[in-house]
Amino acid sequence: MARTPRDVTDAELEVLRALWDLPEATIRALADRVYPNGGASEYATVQKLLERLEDKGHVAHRSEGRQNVYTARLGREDLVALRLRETADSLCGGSFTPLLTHLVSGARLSARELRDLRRLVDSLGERR
Amino acid sequence: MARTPRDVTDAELEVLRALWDLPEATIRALADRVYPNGGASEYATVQKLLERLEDKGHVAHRSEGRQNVYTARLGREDLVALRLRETADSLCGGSFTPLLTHLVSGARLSARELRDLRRLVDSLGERR
DNA sequence: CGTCTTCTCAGACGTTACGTCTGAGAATCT
DNA sequence: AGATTCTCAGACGTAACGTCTGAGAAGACG
Repeated sequence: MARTPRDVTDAELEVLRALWDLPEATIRALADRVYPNGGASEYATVQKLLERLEDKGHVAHRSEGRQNVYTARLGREDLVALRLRETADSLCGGSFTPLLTHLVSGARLSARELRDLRRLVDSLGERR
Repeated sequence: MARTPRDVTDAELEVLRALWDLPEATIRALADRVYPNGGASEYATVQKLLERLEDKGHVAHRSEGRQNVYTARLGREDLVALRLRETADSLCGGSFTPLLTHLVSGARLSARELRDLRRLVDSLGERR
């Protein structure tokens, strides 16, 4: 059994979150946000996490003047999609329907959520 | 950042899968299924994986005669639910709706799946 | 100019998870 | 009795992960 590394780890997610709030951010800005009043080592930690995120293709950077500006290539929705596909693949033979039926029947949706959902389904049905 | 162990790891899932197919199984039966023609060490591996799964509360065993019979306490659907909740919590502030809208709009559902889904939603709506 | 700060880049370190395996002892079979 | 098969407890190596250190380049500013 080979061990599969996680798509995004806990600490990496923290940085990603910061990047989602600050769409164009320097390492310092992210470090300040993730580790308020953190020192040089925390800065370096964020730096390393960004490097690993970049290796995975989840963030990109361009160098602007002297410093690097990072942007997220992986949005929150993308990560949601990724996670959903992972569970569908590993647990439902790749099909999304089990997830759907679980969510619809199991999760207790508010009346509002239910109405929105119905509207969404209806709009989808009509479109073809 | 504390590192959170995975709910079910890759190798553990393999054993769980076997347990889902063989609802009451001895270690040997599981080992034979997970590692066809595996020897003593593979047997011990399955044993250890079961032990860890039991620590997490995902399987239980009773001793039947000389040997232990294992059963899954965590079903496939439970694990699906767990995974869904995890992603909802870590990415959607605990709400399921983003998952739903993503699945409904993003995943390309077949006409049949769509019809089933609509029926499901409708039945839910009428019930209150 | 020289020093001080702030950045980047490269790599190391310690802990834990995870998959695997070994060994000892008890029970059962033949 | 001896071989087999089980259980239980623990060890081992590798990789992941979070963190940190050090060296060097580039501005800032007296």
